[in-house]
Formats: sequence, structure tokens, C-alpha cells
Amino acid sequence: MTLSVTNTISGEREAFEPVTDETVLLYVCGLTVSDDAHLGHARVWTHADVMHRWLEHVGYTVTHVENFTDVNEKIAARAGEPGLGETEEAVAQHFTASVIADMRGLNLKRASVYPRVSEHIPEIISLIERLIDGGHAYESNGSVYFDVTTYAEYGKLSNQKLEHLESQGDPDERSEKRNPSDFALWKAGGVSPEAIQEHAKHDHGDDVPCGQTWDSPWGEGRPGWHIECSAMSMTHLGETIDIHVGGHDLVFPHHENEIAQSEAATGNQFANYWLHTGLLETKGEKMSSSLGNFFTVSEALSEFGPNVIRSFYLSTEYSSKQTYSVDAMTEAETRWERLSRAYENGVAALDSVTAQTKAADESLRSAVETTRTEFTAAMNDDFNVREAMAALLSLTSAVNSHVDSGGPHDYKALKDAIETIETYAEDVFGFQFTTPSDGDVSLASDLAALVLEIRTQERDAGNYDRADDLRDSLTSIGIEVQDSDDGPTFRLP
RNA sequence: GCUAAGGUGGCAGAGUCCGGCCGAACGCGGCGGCCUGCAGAGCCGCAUAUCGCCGGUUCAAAUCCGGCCCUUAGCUCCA
Repeated sequence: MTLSVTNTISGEREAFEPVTDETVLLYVCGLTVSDDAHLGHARVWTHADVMHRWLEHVGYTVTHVENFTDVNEKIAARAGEPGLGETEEAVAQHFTASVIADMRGLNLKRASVYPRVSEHIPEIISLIERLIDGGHAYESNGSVYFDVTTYAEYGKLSNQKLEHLESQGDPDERSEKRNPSDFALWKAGGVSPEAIQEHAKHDHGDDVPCGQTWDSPWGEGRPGWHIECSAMSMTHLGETIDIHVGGHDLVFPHHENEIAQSEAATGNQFANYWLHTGLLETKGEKMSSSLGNFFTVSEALSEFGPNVIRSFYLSTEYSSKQTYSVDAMTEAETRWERLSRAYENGVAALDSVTAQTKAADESLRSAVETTRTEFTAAMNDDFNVREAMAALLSLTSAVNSHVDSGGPHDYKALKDAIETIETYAEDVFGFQFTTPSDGDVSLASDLAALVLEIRTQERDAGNYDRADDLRDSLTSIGIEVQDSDDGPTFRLP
């Protein structure tokens, strides 16, 4: 059973074969740091994270590069806003820090490198020079454009034909271009005041900043949007990479242009597999910064926590669009609870028996096998996380049944089940089960246990009203109480 | 207009590439039972699907082919 993925460029599912046997070169199209990240961004990160984790699980070493676009007119437009700093760099640093904090909060595996555009200007310039030397780009009024007619396969990713495309770029740069679809590799001068005003979220007055500029063979200027990814990808991963991941809204023009400029420059295939994640929608339209209908990652983290957010994302395949709603989050929370409760029940049962226990529970044993087989098949089938999650959840029923039966436990089967859940839920899906050894958690556990002891005394004395009051009080601060034959148990929030 | 993805039960969402195991997964919600002092959790079970519409191919179609309708996205910055 090997991995197959749906490649946007062919539109078909293809067997995955990396350039080298051992390593997977993964590039994730990162964020423009002009605002706080929202749940749409985190969806891409999370799916890319699970892909990364699965590739490692099946034995590859993953070199994961995820860029930050820290040079952009929208960033420059926000300079001077309270708390963001006076320069484009300061604004970019502010939001980069907040995005990294979000990523930490979501328990994403760290990328190998997080390259910034501002740190790759020399590489960008030399790539542009290479394109000019090869006859694929031309200078015009201090700006440099890519000539789309020099790359015969232009449009192969998005299936667009040049004659059907409208002009790319700002109206004022069209007169400088040879063809309407040519796109800027380098833009002369700073950010235009019009662009600043268009993206500004506050009034800059007369003191309009113009963003950073760099010296180049064509004069002072700034890199175009698309060239950065090509330059950073090549710098850190080489001319041909295995997987390029990004949101579906980037297929055209961004990824199309990346392919054109990269392959025109090197003559080599830029990325072997293009994987695009479906967009997150709310109320029938996509969540986006420009529409202002977004829910930021940090808000979501404080309201739901990382596990519930993951549970939400993993209820749909990466390639499908997904709708955000309060109901969807509630269901995601319930699904996560189901998984974590079963895990905790299983662990508690396992801790209560010894390895010498011989009772055999064939149904649990076969459930473990089925889960392993089905989970693996699902993940290898284009990272079908919904199917994989279904396999994992079906194991929760088996574990709960086994624990509920109360009879002698099957130590080996239970241990296998717990390890299977840990491997898939934590290592592959990136969930984090609560561990009682955490300092605060440990103290809270002790306190909750103390209260429950008092409640048990009240119950034994028949003071049910008093006992229920104590239970309600615990519930109100998020501690769930559950009575069972073996006495009360509780779960911390 | 051009391009791409999608339309499956109350909700959400697999299955469609490789037609039969799909009398349609997993889950949420609903209903009933077990357990419980009660509740929750858990377990067991039940109900709800003309698989967008029309036609075709086939012994057999949610799955293949053709036409149509609708939704979302891209063609301007966007994950």
C-alpha cells in the first residue's frame, strides 16, 4: 500500500514517488504578514502538518519549508498604526511573531525553515537576471516583467488559455508590458501612495510611507509577488521539489506564475506534485482578510483550544471546501471528546491490570487490526483524514465496550489499542491528550479528587442534594463528574 | 464569458479515480433500552437517503457516457 495524491496539474490521483527515496521536499505557500492569521490560513497549515506527519510516519524524512511574505503593499499600508510600528519591517515583524505564536498554539510541527522575502533579495535578483539572460523577462521603466509568450506551457496548472485571460497587475503598469498577461518580477520604486490608500486601515494624512526598497541592476525597487516563492523554494529545496501545498485560491495566478518563471529559468520541473487545499467558508462565501468575515486563530484558540480546531479540520478532506459555523465547532468538540474519553478510559483500565492478565478479547484485538489497516489505507489514499478519523473513532467503541464489560481485561489487546490511538491521534493527527503530570493539571486533579471525596461522603450519608450541589459546582468550573461502579471519576477541562 | 471544484439522510460528510461487498461509512442531532439515587459518560438498538435533474451504456451505476439546472472558487490582493 503506497501513498497516492491528487495532483492539481494533472487533475488526477497519482502514485507518490519522491525525487529521492528517503526524503520529501515540501514547500507550503505561507502567509503575507499584514494581519493576524485566521481560521482559513490555519486550515492549510493543519492539513500540511498532517501530511508532514504522515510522511514521517511512513518513513520519510521531511524537509518542510514555509515562507513568510514580509514585503507587501498591504503591510506597508499599515505602518504607523498604533502598536504596529512605523515601518513596513516593524509591521511585518509584529504579525510574523503573532503568526508563529498561533502555529505554536496549534501544535504544528516546526518547519525546517521559515524563509522571509526580505532575507532573499539577492536570490530574487539573481533569479530575475537569469530569466532576463534567458530571454524570458525584460526591463521596462525600471521594472522587470516576465514574458508569458516565452514559456509555451503557461496555463498548464490552471488549464487557462492566454487568450481567455484578462490583464494581470495594476492598470498603470499595463502600458509597460509586452503582453497583458505578463507579470511583474521587479517593481520600480516604492509602494505607490494610491496602493497605500487603498489598503490602509487608517488615515495616513500627508505622511505616507512607501515601504522598503532595495537596490538592483534596474534601480531601486521591490520584488514582485510571485518571484519570492520560486527563489525561496530553490534556495532551500533545490530546483525540483516533491510537494507544493497551498490554498486553492492561489492556483491562478500565483502558482501558475511560479511554475512559469521557475521552469523557464531552470529548464527543470519546479514541483512534481501540486496539492491545493479547499477554502474555508462562512455563510456561503470564503473566509478572507479582504472580506472581513474572518475568525482569527488566536480567538479560536482561546475559545476552543487546539484539539477542537484540529478535530474540525480533520472532519473534511484537505481538498474539499469546508464551512465554518458554531454548530460545526460544537460537533468537532464532541468528536474530540469521544476520542479523548475513550483514550483516558482505556489508559485507566490498562493501569489497573497487569501484563500477566490472560483474558482474551477477540473483538478488541480484531478492532485494533481493522483500525490499523483502514487508517493506513485512508491516509495513503490522498490523505483522506475523514476516513482515517472514522477508523480511529470505531476503535473508541471497541475500547469503551471492553472497559465497560468490567470483566478481566485483555492486557495485550488494550495496550495495543492504546498505542494505536496514541500513534494515530497524537503522532499523525497532532492531537494532544492531557497528561496528569503537568504541574497545574496535577494540582487541579488533586483538588478535584478532594472535593469528590467529600461528595462521596455526602452521598453515602444519603445527602443527595448536597452531593449534587458539589457536582454542579465542579461542572460549572469545567470539571465533569461521572459516577461509575468503581466510584466517581472526573475530567478536567 | 473562460477555468476549477462540488451537489449523497435532520446536520455534517466518506464512498465516485478501479461499476457489483453501497440494502450507502464514521460522527453529530432525534427516539428507545441497559447502567445510575438522579445526571453525565458509556454500551446496545431504531428511524430518516427518489445518491441535483433528464437520458444513455451495462446482467449490474451514487460510481461510466451525454445534456441540463444550481452552488462555491479563480480570472484583481488572497491560504
